[in-house]
Amino acid sequence: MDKAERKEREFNLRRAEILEQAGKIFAAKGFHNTTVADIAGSSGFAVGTLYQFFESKEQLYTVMLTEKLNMMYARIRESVATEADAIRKIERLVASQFRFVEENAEFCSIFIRGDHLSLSEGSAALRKQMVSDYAVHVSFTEGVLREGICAGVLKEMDPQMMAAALTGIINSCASKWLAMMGGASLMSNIPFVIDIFLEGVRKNAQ
Amino acid sequence: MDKAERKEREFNLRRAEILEQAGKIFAAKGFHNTTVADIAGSSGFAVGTLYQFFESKEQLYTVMLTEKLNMMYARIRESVATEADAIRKIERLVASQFRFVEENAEFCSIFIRGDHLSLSEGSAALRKQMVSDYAVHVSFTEGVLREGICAGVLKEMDPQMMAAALTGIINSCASKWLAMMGGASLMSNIPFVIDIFLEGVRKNAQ
Amino acid sequence: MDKAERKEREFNLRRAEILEQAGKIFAAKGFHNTTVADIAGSSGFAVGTLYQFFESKEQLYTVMLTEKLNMMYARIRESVATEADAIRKIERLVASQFRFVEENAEFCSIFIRGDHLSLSEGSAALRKQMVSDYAVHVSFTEGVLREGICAGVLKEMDPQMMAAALTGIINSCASKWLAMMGGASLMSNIPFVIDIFLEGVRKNAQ
Amino acid sequence: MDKAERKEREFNLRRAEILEQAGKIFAAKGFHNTTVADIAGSSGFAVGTLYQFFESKEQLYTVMLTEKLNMMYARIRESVATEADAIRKIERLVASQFRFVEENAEFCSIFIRGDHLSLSEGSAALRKQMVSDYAVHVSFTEGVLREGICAGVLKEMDPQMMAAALTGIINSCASKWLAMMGGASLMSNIPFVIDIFLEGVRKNAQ
DNA sequence: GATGAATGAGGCTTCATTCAT
DNA sequence: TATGAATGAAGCCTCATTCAT
Repeated sequence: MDKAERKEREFNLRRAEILEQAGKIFAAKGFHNTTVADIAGSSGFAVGTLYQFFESKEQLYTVMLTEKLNMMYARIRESVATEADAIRKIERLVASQFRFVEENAEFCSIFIRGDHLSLSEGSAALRKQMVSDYAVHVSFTEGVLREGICAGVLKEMDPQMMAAALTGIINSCASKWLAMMGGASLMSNIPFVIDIFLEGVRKNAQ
Repeated sequence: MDKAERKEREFNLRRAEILEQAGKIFAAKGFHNTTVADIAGSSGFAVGTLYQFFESKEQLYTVMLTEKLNMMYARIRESVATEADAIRKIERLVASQFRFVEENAEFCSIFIRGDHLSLSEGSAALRKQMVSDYAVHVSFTEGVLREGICAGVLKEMDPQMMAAALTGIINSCASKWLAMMGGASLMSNIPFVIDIFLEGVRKNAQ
Repeated sequence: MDKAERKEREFNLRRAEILEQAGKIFAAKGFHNTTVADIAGSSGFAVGTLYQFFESKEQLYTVMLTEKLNMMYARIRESVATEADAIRKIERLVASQFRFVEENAEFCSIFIRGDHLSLSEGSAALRKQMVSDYAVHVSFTEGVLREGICAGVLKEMDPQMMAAALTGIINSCASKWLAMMGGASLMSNIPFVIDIFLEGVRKNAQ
Repeated sequence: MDKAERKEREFNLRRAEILEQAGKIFAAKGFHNTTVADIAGSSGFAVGTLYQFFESKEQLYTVMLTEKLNMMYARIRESVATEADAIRKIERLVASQFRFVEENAEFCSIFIRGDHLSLSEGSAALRKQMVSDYAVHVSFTEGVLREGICAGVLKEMDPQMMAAALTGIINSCASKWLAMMGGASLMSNIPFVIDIFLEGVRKNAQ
């Protein structure tokens, strides 16, 4: 019988709903200013019910963060993978990140607020996982840039440094957009980001 | 008599000592995981005494943040002001920011942990002040870049965007350095930052 | 049809299984540190199912206690009844109690831990039952001793006091054995208990 | 100045008051059915205040138990020490224990209820201390009996067994008295206890 | 002015019990 | 009838803030 299957689907739906609401509230108020009762209330469950899905407030927070981030990482990798040209890969990198930010503005504002990582010592394992996931993503970005160097279209610079610069520009634009939260689409900044990153801002002497 | 004067000097010394210690502890443990007793203990005062210098834990936190940041902003402006050449001004901007990070690594790690701004609604005024101070600093950066444009050495791009990119690169490098906290001096990255920002990473066709 | 009969037998088997497991867990962890889920888990039933056999956790606990104790009381009475001699009756009293302790060590350790009776006010009736059962048992012991007095083999003391002393010696030995849980059989202490109770510890002057 | 001294005296007074009240409530309702708020309320302090005197509810409980018990042990030892005759030492042992029970009836009923030892695993150290204190007391009792044997007034039996019997008789009488809580003084039972313990209950054949 | 003990609201978590399936 | 997910009351403990000394 597929009763178990339905059960599991139900379970995942509820879990997702909790994560969804938790994401919104954590983003709005920060980890410490959000109470478990807040999340229970807005996700339509009783407090005790949350503890059938997550071990603790911290675990709920970290799972929410980790799952969303991994979704973003996956999308970026996927988007970049379907492109062969090195320069276009960089464009895809920027574009997919910007798209994620636009589609998950609420969630992303957590990183502006930045209470990620101010967790207690208790959840060291969870934190390590996040740091490690991030490291993998950075490596991926470096890899893309390294390809560009090998292909002869990028300068022979330290790819770690290039990755840091690219990441910085992307994050800075995203933060700016999130802070203002109005006006033009973030995607419209892509050409600008690519242009600065590739060509710099100095006016070429004639 | 200058008794009042001595009093005030004493007062300011104590206050500074508290801010100093508070900065260290907040940086190490985050805002919410730091107790007022922690700060009292390590600054050598009684808990009650702190409340004669600061209205609340939040105010103490925000004042500490604001004063340090304004010190940084001031240094940057000062350093940039003594230079006439537009390109060199940008260098000074980067250099003075990097120097501040190196000299205040502990404090700056607050921004990686990022609990700045996860304050309660109560201290809206204090928060506004910080946001406003930051806006002034961004304007200043834009101003420097605008000068470069006017002087004809920078491309005629939106200075807001250029400022965002420059800020992003600087912050990203600083974060990377703070996260690793070892190896080469952050200052040694200046040429790289300037190079990427001005010239980009694309290899010039021969 | 005897369907109803089978039903009832089934019902009693399940009930007994639950009581059996509950006894083990309560003995091991105490009343308050044992959860209904613990008992459900180890008896192979769902939590909800337990509530078809017992009204509440407290009732389950008390029923378990009462049934076991009544079994013990019954065995003691039975064993004593088949003996005519007053002194031998006392021996049987001690022996059957010791045998029960040896055969139900886990259960009996509840009384060392002693959470019996730390029940809430809610179950006053259940508690009264236990106290009353115990009173009956004490009366029985007194009766045995009274017989000894009437038969002229025991001193003419208050049988209540004598019963208290005998009970105290028995319990103390049993507790000691349960606490150490190793070495010699508890039964091997019978002659000693009888000897002290009957003859005392003072050395007879020559 | 003796300000610190006064402070400490005050501290100890408050601490004692809390222990006093806690003893009453724990005795009346048991460990698990007593809330920290109960104790705070009846001792006239705020909940938080209790935590300046004791680390946790469990520690408060164990300290209360340990201090009272050690007081009892000390009194018994003291009372016995001032007597030379072996038989009289035993009398003193019984008498001082009975006196303590009479004077601390409320407290002692904890041991009838018996939630001592049903503490969580957390306070293993505290529990060990209690068990160890009890072992010392048992050794002391054995020692007294051993002296009697050496002096030739007690039979040459295993002193451990004799101690168990004596302890059992004492506890049983005390429990009986506590359970009824009325009527004659517990002390009036001393001659009886001594008589049974020394001479037994068998009627001497003429 | 300085102190630090007292306060008590509020947070996280547990678990006996219910009830829809 | 059996199930076990959902419930939410209640408990322990923390800590920013106050105030009597």
